[in-house]
Amino acid sequence: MLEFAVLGILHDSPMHGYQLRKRLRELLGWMRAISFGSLYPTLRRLQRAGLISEDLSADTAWDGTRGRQRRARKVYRLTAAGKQRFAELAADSGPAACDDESFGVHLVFFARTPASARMRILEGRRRRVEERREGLRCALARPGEGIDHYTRALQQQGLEASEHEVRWLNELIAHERAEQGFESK
Amino acid sequence: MLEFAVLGILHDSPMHGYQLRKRLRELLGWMRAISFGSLYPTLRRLQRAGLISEDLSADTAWDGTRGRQRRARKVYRLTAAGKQRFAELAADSGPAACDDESFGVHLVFFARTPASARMRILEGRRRRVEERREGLRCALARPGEGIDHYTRALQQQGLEASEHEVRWLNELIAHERAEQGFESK
DNA sequence: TTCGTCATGTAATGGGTTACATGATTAC
DNA sequence: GTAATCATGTAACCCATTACATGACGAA
Repeated sequence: MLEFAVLGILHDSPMHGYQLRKRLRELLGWMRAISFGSLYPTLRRLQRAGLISEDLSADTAWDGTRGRQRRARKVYRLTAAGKQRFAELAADSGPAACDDESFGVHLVFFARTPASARMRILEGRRRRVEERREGLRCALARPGEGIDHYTRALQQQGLEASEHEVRWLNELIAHERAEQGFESK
Repeated sequence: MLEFAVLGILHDSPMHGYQLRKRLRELLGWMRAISFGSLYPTLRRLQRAGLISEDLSADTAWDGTRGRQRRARKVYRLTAAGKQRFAELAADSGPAACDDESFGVHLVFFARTPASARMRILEGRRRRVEERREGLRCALARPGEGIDHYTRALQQQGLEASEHEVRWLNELIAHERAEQGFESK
């Protein structure tokens, strides 16, 4: 998850750790802010795996106006292997990709995801949410013993949220199809 | 989290592990199904901590009709210390209690949570969701570079979900207040 | 001079997962 | 007889967190 997000962000442009984290919260910060304690080890791991390269920033090491030295920053950039790995992860439309969090990350990088994979992911996510929706409909239909009104309220809210998300996904899917149709003309 | 959920369920009635897991998914399964690999170690831990007691089921060890022996099941029940611990956890309205998952678990056990704590938790959750909502409104207001239409769609969906949840929380809070007013008459 | 933010990292811990191992009971 | 479900557990692992440690730079 973090690996995928990091590769996705570096796909756009090289960046150093601190900057990366800011971009991370800008893009998916409202889902979760990630901590340095997991970011830096991840960067090191990716570097060791040859997916990103690390070099001390040359361009910003010196402040041109005053010739003062800034703290050296490590700038990470995607390698060819990293691009390939990103492509693999982005195209993965398995069950794991349909989790709340994971789906969000995938969607953020849709611009760099092939159209066919986008479709599979959207449909996989829709199926997932539909299942949750059906489960909740079922639970609400038969009252079941030991389910108090608070729990029912929570289930009701979950049901409405699911219904809303399915509608949203339907729109996205329709939009995708329209674009694909347009492109293949 | 698991600890809290287990204590909450055993608060109602003693149960063995397998049964506990079913109840767990019945109550909050649509958020996440927990695995035995984490349930059993948790039960052991709680037992060692003196929060639950474990005894081999006497009532079901023998099938009365045929005198056949079932596999011995360990039935867990809440101890006095366990009840106290549950009360502590249930009354905790700190930031951790306002997370998506944690809030759901708290709500499910609201029937065994004092009214004042219920109020604090609901308001804490509302504030949390309002913050997310404001963050998203802000993000959507200023387009920001490098935010494509997929990301924006996700943010828009997040915003609508937040707005919906705030309305839902407002209803719950109003309902709580009405009940409290009624009771104190 | 002190506070906030930039910047990078380590260590200990937590809270879960999957996969594996075992075996009885029930329904077809 | 064979598959599903009941029932309990262990071991290896994963991915993240918090707390800690360090230090430079800019602004008040």
